[in-house]
Parts: sequence; C-alpha cells; structure tokens
Amino acid sequence: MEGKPGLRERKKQRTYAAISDAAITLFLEHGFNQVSVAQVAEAAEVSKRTLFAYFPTKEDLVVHRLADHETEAARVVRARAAGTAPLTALREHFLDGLRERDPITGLNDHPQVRRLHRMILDAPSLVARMERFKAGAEHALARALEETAGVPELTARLAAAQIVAVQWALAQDNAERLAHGESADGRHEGAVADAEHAFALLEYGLRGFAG
Amino acid sequence: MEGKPGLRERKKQRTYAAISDAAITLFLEHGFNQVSVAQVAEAAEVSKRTLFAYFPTKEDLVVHRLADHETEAARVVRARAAGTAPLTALREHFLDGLRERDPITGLNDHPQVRRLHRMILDAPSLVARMERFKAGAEHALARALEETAGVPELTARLAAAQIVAVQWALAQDNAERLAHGESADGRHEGAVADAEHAFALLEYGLRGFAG
DNA sequence: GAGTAAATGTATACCAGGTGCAGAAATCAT
DNA sequence: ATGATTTCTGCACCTGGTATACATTTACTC
Repeated sequence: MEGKPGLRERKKQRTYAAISDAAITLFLEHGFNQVSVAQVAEAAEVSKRTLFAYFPTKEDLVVHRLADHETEAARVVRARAAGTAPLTALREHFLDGLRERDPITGLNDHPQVRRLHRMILDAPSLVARMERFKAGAEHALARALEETAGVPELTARLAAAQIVAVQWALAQDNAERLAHGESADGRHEGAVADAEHAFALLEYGLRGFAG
Repeated sequence: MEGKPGLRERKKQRTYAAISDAAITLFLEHGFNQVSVAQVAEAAEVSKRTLFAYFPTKEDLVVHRLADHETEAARVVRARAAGTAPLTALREHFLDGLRERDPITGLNDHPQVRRLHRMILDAPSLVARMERFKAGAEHALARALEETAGVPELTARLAAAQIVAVQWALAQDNAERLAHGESADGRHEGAVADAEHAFALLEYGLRGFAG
C-alpha cells in the first residue's frame, strides 16, 4: 500500500488546490461577502456542484487552511517529555510560536496574514466558523489531558476550556495590536511577557483579584 | 414619560410574542431545520418580511429567550458587595442557580427545557449562535472586571475567558447527564461538588496537574 | 371627529448558499 | 479497446434573507 498516487488522486489534489487558491485570491481582493461561490467556481474552472464536493461550505474555503491547528494543543500535550506538566509543554510551545511568528499566535505582520485576519473579522460567518474551530481544539485537548495526565474527565474538560480560551485571547490581543500598527518584532517582547502572565494565571489561579 | 404603553407598542409586543410562540412550538414539534421561516410566519399570521423585522435571523427566534443571560455574569460582578472578590460572587451566584434549577446551569429537567436543549444541539447553526452568545458574555464580563476590580485590560479579558469557559463547561456537563436520564434533584449534589471543584481550579490554578 | 404624517405591514421579485438528480466524461483494470 | 466505476456537470429546486414599492394602521393636530 502507499505506492504511487495515481492520476485520479493527483488530479483531485490539483483541483482542490485550484479551488482553494482561486477562493483565497478573490476573497482577499474583494472581501468574503462580496464574492459568491459561483464566482469562485468559475475562476477555478469548475462547476459549483464540484466546488461543494470538495468544500462543504463557503467558510471552509478559508478555514481548511487552519485545520491542522485544531489538534495542535492536543498533540503538544501527547508528545510532551515524561515528567513535564501539560501546562509547561503548552507554554513552551506557545512561546516557540511567538518566536517563530506563527500566525496562530497573532504575532505575524506579513501583509497577507494581516489581510486574511481582517477578512475573517469582517465576515461574521467566518468568525462563527472560527468559534467552532476553537470548540474542536478544546475537545481534542480535553481528551489528550484525560488520557495522558491521568485526570478525571470533568477536570480535563475544565482545564482544556480554560487553556484554549487563554491561548485564543492572547492571540486575539496580539493580532489586534498589530492591526493597530505595531510591528511583530516590536511587539514580541510584550507578547512574551503577556503570555507568561497568562500562563501564570492558569497555573496559580485568579485569587490575586482585588476584593 | 413612561406613562401608558400605547396601542402601537402593545400591538408590537403581541406580534413579537405571537411570532416567538409560533416558532418555538413548531421547532419543538418538528425540529429547527425541518421548519422554514415561511411556515413560522404563516403560523403567526404575519408576512415573512415582518418576521425578519422582529428577528434578524432564524436562530434569533430561539436564542432571544436567553438574551438576558448574556450579561448576567457581568451584572453579578458589578453588583457584588464591597469587599467580595468577583470570583466569590460568581461562585455564589452559580450555586444559587443550581439550587433554583436555573436552566442556564444545565440542571433543569423539565421536559420543555430538555427538548429545547436537544433541539439546539441537533442544529449546528444554533450551536454556532450559542458560541456567539458566549463570546458576548465573555466581553461583557471582561469590561465589568476591568471597571470594578481595578485590573488591567488583558488580565480582565483572560480571567473572563476562563470564567465563562468554565461556567459553560459545567452547564454542558450537567445538561449531558440529565440527557442521559439522571434527574435534576438526583444530580444536584454532584453538580454542586463539581462546581466547587471548578471554581477552586479557577482560584488556585491548574498546577496540581500530574507531571 | 376629519385629516395627515409617520410608522408598520404586505406582496412580489430577487439574490446567494446549498442539495438532488440524471447523464456525460474521465479514469482505471483487464 | 471495453466495461465498470468514479468524478464532474448542468439544471432545477429549496431556503434564508433583502430591496422595492405600495397599502394599512396608529397617533397627533385642529
């Protein structure tokens, strides 16, 4: 098994890429809501019906590019070195992401990335789709915690919910600042400090709050 | 000002209620996706255009009933007694909700409530709408924390994200158990214990995790 | 109480996302 | 090459949501 791809398979991949590329190009140029799926299909030289065979919804034309990230936190937890706490592994991974300007951390100011971010925020249906994405990440992380940290199901779910929420908030904050004109390099130091602060809150709790 | 409602106002309220009632009735009977807005409009003896004047989307026909809860956490924080920590006020409020079987805690097993819950979970667009609702609650809570707890903006947002995520997870867990046949009364004790556990995690952090 | 401006409701036509179906076309195995 | 199978296509259709243009109701004024 796993010999050569075969013509049919290769063609499918090319079609997939053609549709995705046409979609991203058109969406970035004119805005998500301003471009119809029919136009995308035409630009990709494919029928509307075929487009929907590859991408179940219009939103997936954009979001499929993040699909890998949905299980990223879960993978990090599962792959952590023995003796490392899940939270430690996740913090290190997030800091790595900041260092590498991984778009998922919100700390990437390449024009393409920023325009994509803008596009998503301007389209409510895309924002909603991202929320679903977040829920998926939460679920995957909960399972990873439950299975590798020997913690009860509810605890795993509570922890996963908190962790994903925090990572998301950090990324949003970074992206917001870059949208306001800060550069990724200039923001890096602050982003690291904020991330450390956020993970400290997760580790040590919120009881420092003013009464 | 604030004299009598006036005929126009009363009529609007009656129309609003008629549409909402027709919608809930039909949705509960046949399922959200199986009923078109045109059918709802007809049952409420109103034109489709008028329906959309009262409810911006089909999903709002269901979700508007929860609108008050969106700012509930924020209100609790703002209304807390002097010297009380936000988290303490929120915990007490949540425990009150469990005691009163407030549907928002997931601990209400009245058939109507359970059917409504089932209906929402079965309709992806409604689930998505609930996520947006959650995001709204998060935002409102963040502002309340920032303005009344004298805490920096990012910290407020991080805390709000964690708190809302945890409350949501608790409610989901309760509702799930009731859906599997447990009674609200029978579940109450466990629900309280779980809530205490969850709020303890928030207060004291996740560092108890296995390494 | 009649007349009028503003608000509200309606009918109709329309757009876009998404699905079902029947058949054409391409790919694959022999 | 041929037959079976997968994929693609064109078309009709449904539904949520909006624009327009017109009718009706309510509230206010004299």
